[in-house]
Amino acid sequence: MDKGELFQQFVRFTTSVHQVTNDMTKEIRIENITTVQYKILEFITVSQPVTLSEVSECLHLSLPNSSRELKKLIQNQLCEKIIVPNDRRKFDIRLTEKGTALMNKVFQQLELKFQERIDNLKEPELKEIQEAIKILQTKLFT
Amino acid sequence: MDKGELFQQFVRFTTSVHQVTNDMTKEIRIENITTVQYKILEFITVSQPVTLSEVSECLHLSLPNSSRELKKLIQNQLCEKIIVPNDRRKFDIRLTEKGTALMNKVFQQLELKFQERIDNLKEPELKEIQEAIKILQTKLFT
DNA sequence: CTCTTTAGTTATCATTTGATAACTAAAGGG
DNA sequence: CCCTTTAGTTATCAAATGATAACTAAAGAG
Repeated sequence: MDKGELFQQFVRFTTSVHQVTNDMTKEIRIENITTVQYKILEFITVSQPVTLSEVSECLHLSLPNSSRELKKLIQNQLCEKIIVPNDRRKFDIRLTEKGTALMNKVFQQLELKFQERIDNLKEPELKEIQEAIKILQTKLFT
Repeated sequence: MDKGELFQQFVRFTTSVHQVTNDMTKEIRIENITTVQYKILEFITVSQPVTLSEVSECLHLSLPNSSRELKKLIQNQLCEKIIVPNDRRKFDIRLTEKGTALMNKVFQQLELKFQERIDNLKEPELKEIQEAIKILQTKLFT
C-alpha cells in the first residue's frame, strides 16, 4: 500500500472530523463557561475520576492554568475535588450533580444532531459505520 | 441497531481523534504564528483558493477578526490576495511560495508521526483502515 | 532525618482571541 | 438611478488564554 496516499486520506479525514464536530458543538454555549472550561468538563465527563495533572497533560494546559480554570468550575459548582486516601497531595476530580445534569443536557443536544446526521442511513450502512469506527478506534486512534 | 449506543461510540471516537491529532500537532510551533493563524493556514492549504468569507465561516471567526489575522499572515508573506475578475469586492487567498514551503515542512513532520503510528501494522490491516476511513468519510463526516 | 521529587496553588503579566461599531466600495435589483 | 445587500476593513475594548516565578505541603529515597 502507498503509505503516502494513506496519509493524505488521514489528513482529509481528520479535517472532516474536526469540522463536523466543530459544527455540532458550535452553538452549545453554556452560561459562564469558556471554551477551555468546557473542554475540561468534557474531559472529566468521559474520564472521571481524573487528577489535575491528567487534565493538565491531556488538554495541554500548564498546571497553574489548569488549577485556575478548575477553581472557576468548582465555584460554579460543576465539579468537585475528592480526597484520595493514599496520597494527600493529589485529589480526584468529579462532576457534581449539577455538572452531571448540565453535561447530560449537552450530550442530549449533541445526540439530536447526531441522529439528524444519520437519519437518512439504513440498517446495513449503520452496521458498516459501527464496524468502521471500531476498526479505526482500535488500530489507528489509540 | 441501537442508535443511542452508536452515539456513545461516536463520542468516544471523535474524542480519540481529537486527542491523537492534538498530540501530533502539539509540538509544531511556527515562529510568529498563533494557533488561530495556523488553523487559517491549514484551511487555506487544503481548500485553496478560498475567500475571506469562507475562512470566516468555516473557522467560526468573525469577518473583522479573520481580516485582522489574514493581514498578519500576509505581512509574514505566507499567503497573498489574488484579485478575482468578476467581482471586485472579493479576492482569493492562496499560499505564497514561502507559505507552501512552510506547510510542506509541517505536513512532512506530521507524516513522520503518522508513519510511526502505523508502523506496526501489516498490509491487511492498512487495507482495513483505508476502507474504514472511506466509509466514515462518505457516510458520516460529509 | 534530610533531600529531592511530585502535586498543586497563588499571583502577575503579556498575548491572543472575541465582539462590536462605524466605515468603504462594489454588486445587484427594480 | 437609487436602494439594499454583500464583502471586506479599521479601530477599539473586553475577556480568555498562556507563561512564569515563587510558593506550600506531602511523598519517597537513601
